[in-house]
Amino acid sequence: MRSQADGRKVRGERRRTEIIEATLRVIERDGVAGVTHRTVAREAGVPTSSITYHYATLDDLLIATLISCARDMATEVYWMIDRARSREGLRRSSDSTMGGPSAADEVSALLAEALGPRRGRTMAEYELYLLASRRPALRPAARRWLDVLTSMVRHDDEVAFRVFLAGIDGLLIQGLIDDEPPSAAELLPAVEYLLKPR
Amino acid sequence: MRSQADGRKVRGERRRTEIIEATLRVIERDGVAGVTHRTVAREAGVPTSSITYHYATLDDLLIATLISCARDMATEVYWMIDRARSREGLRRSSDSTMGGPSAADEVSALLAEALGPRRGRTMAEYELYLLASRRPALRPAARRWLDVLTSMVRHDDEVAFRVFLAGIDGLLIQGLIDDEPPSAAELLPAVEYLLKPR
DNA sequence: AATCTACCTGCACGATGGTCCAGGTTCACA
DNA sequence: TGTGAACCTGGACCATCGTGCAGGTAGATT
Repeated sequence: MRSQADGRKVRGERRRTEIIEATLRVIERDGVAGVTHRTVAREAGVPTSSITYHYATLDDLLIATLISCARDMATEVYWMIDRARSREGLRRSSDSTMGGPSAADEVSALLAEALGPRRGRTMAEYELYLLASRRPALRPAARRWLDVLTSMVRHDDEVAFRVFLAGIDGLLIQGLIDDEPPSAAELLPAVEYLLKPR
Repeated sequence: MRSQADGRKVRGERRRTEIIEATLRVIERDGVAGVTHRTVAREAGVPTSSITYHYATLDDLLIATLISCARDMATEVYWMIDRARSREGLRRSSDSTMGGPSAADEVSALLAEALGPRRGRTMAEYELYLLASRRPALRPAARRWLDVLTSMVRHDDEVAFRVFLAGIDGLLIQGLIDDEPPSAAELLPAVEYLLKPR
């Protein structure tokens, strides 16, 4: 009855997600330019025509990848903000200098990680993001993670939060063209300045 | 004698710059993915093999385009900063509210222009910029305009200026995925917040 | 005039790309 | 067990790509 149909569907979905994950790996390694039916198929270990079967066109595949990627990004940044906030709250309540990492420390560490070990992933995300600016079909997916983030801040903070996110974006993009990824310590001053209240 | 040889060389250089300009137009229209020997040749109105003759490989062509583009960007942002500064100086010296656009107005207008009429150009710049993060050969060219800009600020401003540039980058990139390019008025609050001194 | 050299181009080759489709397999259901 | 629909795949078609090269041209040199 249901279990069979679900098993069928689950298996179909599983292959789809495998393809998506393979696509993301290809983008991380070779960029969006390296995404072809054949490279993705080889990466996923599935026949070439399986890609065209599940995703009619390459654009569909990229859209699906971007959506999946956006979800990951949103949840990730969500937790980053959450942690930064609780630290900030702690810091304010206990007034002055105390042990433990500050919000700026936390954010700097995450940026350093995004530019170091997770560099490929960061590049992939911005490539997809930029691709969205060229193809309207991708824009809703690209906007989603921004919307998710902005929807969870108080309204009187909206501008400050938007500038904060813009600053993060800028620091990441500028960090991507460094030969050596910047350390958290090098990023700290900029992040501190960015977080400093007006 | 010299004049003849120079005339020859000038003509050669002229064709080269024509190819570069055509490449930039192609990137503005179709993105880096649309750059092929043939598309660029058609855009420039030259035979296909002329591209391979002047630029051994496509990478060389992209590098040359990025260098040319970086020079334009640097000079452009230079004047933006220059104007913003003089406005700021004027504003500080005459203390409070007065007629004329503020620095934030000026910057917002430029951002709105970059996201509106010059949208294609802005996309092209960021695509090249992101491409540089993947190909080390392009990085020096991509870093140049950042270096030019950071070299012309006083040292005690360095962090603030870097954050300012990062914020600009972020606002531009986020603005690129809007269906309707944001107006200067919409951008103004964020720019004002970004410019607000700590 | 003869020659040389740098400059340029048409053309074709091999590789790779997206896309399509006829046919095979699996599985719920009658 | 038969049947139909959903699922999947090997293989081929045609377009386009990067690249190399034989050959052509125009100005410089002798």
